[in-house]
Amino acid sequence: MGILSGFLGSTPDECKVFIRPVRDVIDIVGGKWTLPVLTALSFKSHRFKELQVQIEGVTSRMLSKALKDLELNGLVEKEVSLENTTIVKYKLTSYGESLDELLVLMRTWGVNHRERIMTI
Amino acid sequence: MGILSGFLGSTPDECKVFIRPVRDVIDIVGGKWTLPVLTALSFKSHRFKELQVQIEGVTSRMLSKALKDLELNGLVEKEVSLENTTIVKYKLTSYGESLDELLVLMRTWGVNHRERIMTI
DNA sequence: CGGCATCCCTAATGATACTG
DNA sequence: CAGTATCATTAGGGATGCCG
Repeated sequence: MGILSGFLGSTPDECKVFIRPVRDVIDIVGGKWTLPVLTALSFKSHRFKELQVQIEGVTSRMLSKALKDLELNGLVEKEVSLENTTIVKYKLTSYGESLDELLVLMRTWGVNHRERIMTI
Repeated sequence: MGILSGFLGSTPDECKVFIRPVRDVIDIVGGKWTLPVLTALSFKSHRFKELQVQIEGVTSRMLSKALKDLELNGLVEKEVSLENTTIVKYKLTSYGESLDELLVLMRTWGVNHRERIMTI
């Protein structure tokens, strides 16, 4: 048994199977603009332009890509106004909210790690 | 308050502060070979060559880099034999084991996500 | 054996301009 | 406003060879 007892199975071969879904998560939330978008949307729904203003440094190209990826993964949904189709709103889905627990744990570990690294 | 209630603070400005440690985690475990190395070492300590054999496709350059990064972050430690300095062993530190809970949660979310994506 | 140095390639990101 | 298209740049990673 591996030392990462929860993570590891009983054989090295199984490791690959365990790694894959973890990679998936990294691929989903690891993009440069993914977390800024998610946190902005968790605060409240936003229009494209609003997001671009709020997320410092993002270009329309990258914002568009990030939103599209998040939408494909079901974490964010797009809502086009029926009266005025130039008004588009992005919102976090309830599924997107399910990332919360994970992000909190990542953050906790990260905060602790920063302290640790600084003091060494 | 944001919808990611645990993750978000009360203002958008605070988001950046919350994001940074999460990014740290992604930067640490998000490298292409990081997880393979960690899981291999969680199984048991390994010599450089052993790791290279066990981790399919990794070059000595990339393995070296991954190990160095993990060592810098205190997750892995290197042990050079006193009698024979050509014998080097890498092992997971107890701090490295602290990643377990996080990796398990990531994996759980990732497994669920795969199922979800496939069935849609 | 345990790496490092060098060169090369691709994917990711950025800058800028443009459009329905 | 909400993007797309095109071009330029950069970072991550791979191939190969060499060294103590």
